[in-house]
Amino acid sequence: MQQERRPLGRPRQDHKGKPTKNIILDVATRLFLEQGYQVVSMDDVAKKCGVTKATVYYYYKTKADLFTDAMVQMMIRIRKRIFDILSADKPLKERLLEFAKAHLQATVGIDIKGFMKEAKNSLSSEQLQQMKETEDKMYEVLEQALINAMEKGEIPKSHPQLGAHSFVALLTVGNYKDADQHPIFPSLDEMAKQIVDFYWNGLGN
Amino acid sequence: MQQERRPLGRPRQDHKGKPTKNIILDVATRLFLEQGYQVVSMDDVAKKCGVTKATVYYYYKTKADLFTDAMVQMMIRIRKRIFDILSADKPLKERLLEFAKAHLQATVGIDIKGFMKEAKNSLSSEQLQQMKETEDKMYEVLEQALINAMEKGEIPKSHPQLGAHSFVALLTVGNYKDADQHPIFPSLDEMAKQIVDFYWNGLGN
Amino acid sequence: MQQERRPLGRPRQDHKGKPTKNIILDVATRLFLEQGYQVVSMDDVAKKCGVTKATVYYYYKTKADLFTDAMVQMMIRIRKRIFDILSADKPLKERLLEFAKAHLQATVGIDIKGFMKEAKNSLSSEQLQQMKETEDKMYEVLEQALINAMEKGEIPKSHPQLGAHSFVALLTVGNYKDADQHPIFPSLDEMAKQIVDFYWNGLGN
Amino acid sequence: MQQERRPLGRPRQDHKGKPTKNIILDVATRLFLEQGYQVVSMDDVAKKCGVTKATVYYYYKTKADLFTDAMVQMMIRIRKRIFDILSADKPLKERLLEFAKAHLQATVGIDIKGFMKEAKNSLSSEQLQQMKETEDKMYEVLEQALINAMEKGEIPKSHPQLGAHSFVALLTVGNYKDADQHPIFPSLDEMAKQIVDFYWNGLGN
DNA sequence: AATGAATGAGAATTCATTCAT
DNA sequence: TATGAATGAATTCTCATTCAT
Repeated sequence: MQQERRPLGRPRQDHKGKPTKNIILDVATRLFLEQGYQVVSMDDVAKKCGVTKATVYYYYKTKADLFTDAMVQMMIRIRKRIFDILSADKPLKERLLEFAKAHLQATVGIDIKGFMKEAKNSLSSEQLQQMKETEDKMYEVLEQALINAMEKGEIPKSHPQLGAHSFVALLTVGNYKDADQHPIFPSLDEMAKQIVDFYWNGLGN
Repeated sequence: MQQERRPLGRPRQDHKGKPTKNIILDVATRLFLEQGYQVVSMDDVAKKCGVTKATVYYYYKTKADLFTDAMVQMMIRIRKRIFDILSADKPLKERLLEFAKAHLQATVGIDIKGFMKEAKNSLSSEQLQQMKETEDKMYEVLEQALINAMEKGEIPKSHPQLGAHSFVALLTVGNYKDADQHPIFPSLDEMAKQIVDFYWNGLGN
Repeated sequence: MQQERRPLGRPRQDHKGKPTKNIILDVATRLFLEQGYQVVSMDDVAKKCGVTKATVYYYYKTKADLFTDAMVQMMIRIRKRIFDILSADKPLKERLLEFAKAHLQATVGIDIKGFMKEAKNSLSSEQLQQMKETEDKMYEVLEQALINAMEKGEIPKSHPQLGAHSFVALLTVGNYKDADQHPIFPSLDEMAKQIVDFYWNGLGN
Repeated sequence: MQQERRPLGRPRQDHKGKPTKNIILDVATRLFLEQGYQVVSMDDVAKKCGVTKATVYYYYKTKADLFTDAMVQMMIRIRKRIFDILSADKPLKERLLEFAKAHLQATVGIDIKGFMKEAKNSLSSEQLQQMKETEDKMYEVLEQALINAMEKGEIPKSHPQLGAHSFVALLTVGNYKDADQHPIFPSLDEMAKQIVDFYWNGLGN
């Protein structure tokens, strides 16, 4: 009697029947974020997905396409997350604090600039444009929240775009570690609080 | 009277008799900053220097060595520049404004983080450590200026490391351009002024 | 009636439909034996196979891998050949003579020692170990034949490992050519006979 | 008052005022024997000598020249040593035993064959010829000793060239180590005795 | 939908060799 | 006598990409 063949060893991550294209995109996103555009090879992506390179190419015509899609989708997700946090019915400062905490937790900074510089020569101008636009939309969510707060008189009127970018820039400080791997503040919560306080002053409150 | 001998044809990029090693380091620094570690090949560096790859290897055993040296020397130069600006006998806010203007002009952000991530896998831990330490020393100059200002009562006492990193982080905002290539403020001076104002508030003044 | 499609131009070296991997292994074996590990480049192998370097790397991750596989497979083949010759139902001396003739004909000495020394620094210890083990197994076949002969009283009892290695060592004499390219004996058969006679005496017969 | 400048650190190996050319030859010989022709670079030689590559080239026009000279000088030295041992006024078997012991001790086998194969493509035919001739002369010393012994009736008359080469070939067995690094006989003396006994039988005694 | 095989274009690195000083 | 600087040619290895199946 024929036994069911059972594959030996640890079965490769199942990904729960997610469509292959999604698996590839997710894996690629993670790898690109962790290691950068140039360092990650299509083969790396393929292997981590348990498929072959050719399969990756079946879904994405070029590495640049895969990268662009990965970054854009990621920014869209982040934008949603920001939007949700900032939509809550709470004082702005509290919402900003939550935003800060959420982002300091994410391993990934929203350091699009860096990624763009690295990939600049490899991406088509359409792709760069597309990424830029998605990035802008991300900032717009924060800008809008600031505008609303200004209108409600919650904060003094000032340049909302500057405000949005400043906030995100300040968040990067939270990821800093010195040569001995010590961050500026020992706990994430403390870090978030300090940054938001600083920012809040900066806004002129 | 014997004229100065002048070589015929396009003079081999003269670099004014600078020693080859320096030329290589300078060219490499520029290329790495513009394009990133992975993208720049040793051949690129060599060609821009008007020498062969082998010559580059004569002076630098590996690409990682060249990169590390380039980054370290650059950070040392920046540190000197910062030090000079901050040593002037003027109110802190004015010195910060000058600092801001100087750095917004430089093509180069002090975006070491990005470079380190990209090169992480290629550099030895000693090299990473060396870069980290040089980076730290850069920030220390700014920290010290803040500490002095706090002691003189020029600004409220607060966390100087946070202050230093925040300032540099805010400067990156000045390089932002949106999808249509518009910066946040049209002129560099305006940008610098706004950032410093924001920062000054953030410090609690 | 439609003819079999026949490709135009010089047919790509056909090698009788042998799988590419085998072609590469065979060609590599020959080249390594003829010229040594260091001298043979992956490009040499590729060209002789009518494929590109990248194809060679598709099948063998490194040159050391290719070399190890080539040597191991070769030793396995030799071992089989020795085994077949020594398994015949004839007096030992006759079998040894056949063995000797067979091996003097082969361009290849079983000079693993030399190969290992040359490649020592390039191979991983696992690879060296693997080669060593395969070499040992080769000698074991000869050893076993000697042991059997001792048990049957065909030759005096003595140290079989010494006997095995001595025989192979003596065979190398057959490849010697002096400065004028003269071998020690003009004919291969004579050479084999003399070596085996010498050896036979050495065994104490 | 000006102090004598004294170099810092460990003074580079002094080589006792031996002329530079000799130092280079000695170092080169050792390196080539240990690692093979291809693997040893002119820079390796230079560094081990404490001079620059250019200095090595000052004394030896090419690597092939250096190699040839190194090998030839070495073979001449070995030949002298063999000659001395074999000239003693003792029974041949004792002299052979001494020879065997001496050569099993030397790290270096007289494995000229291997070296020649490796360097074949790099040496000029004159160089190959020169090495071949020196090698032949080495064997002639042993041959002559066998001829003398035959004439004195110490051993049966047989083919002295075969005898000479067989002896040297058998000596290589002494360097064999199996996969577990065990030699065939634990002690060098035992090994030498067994080989000479075997050989002595082989000669027909 | 997925893949195995193949490749062209580079990339980093090495090295024998030359030459002006 | 010795060297520092420079190079051309090779070498190992990588990778995005293609294509027939």
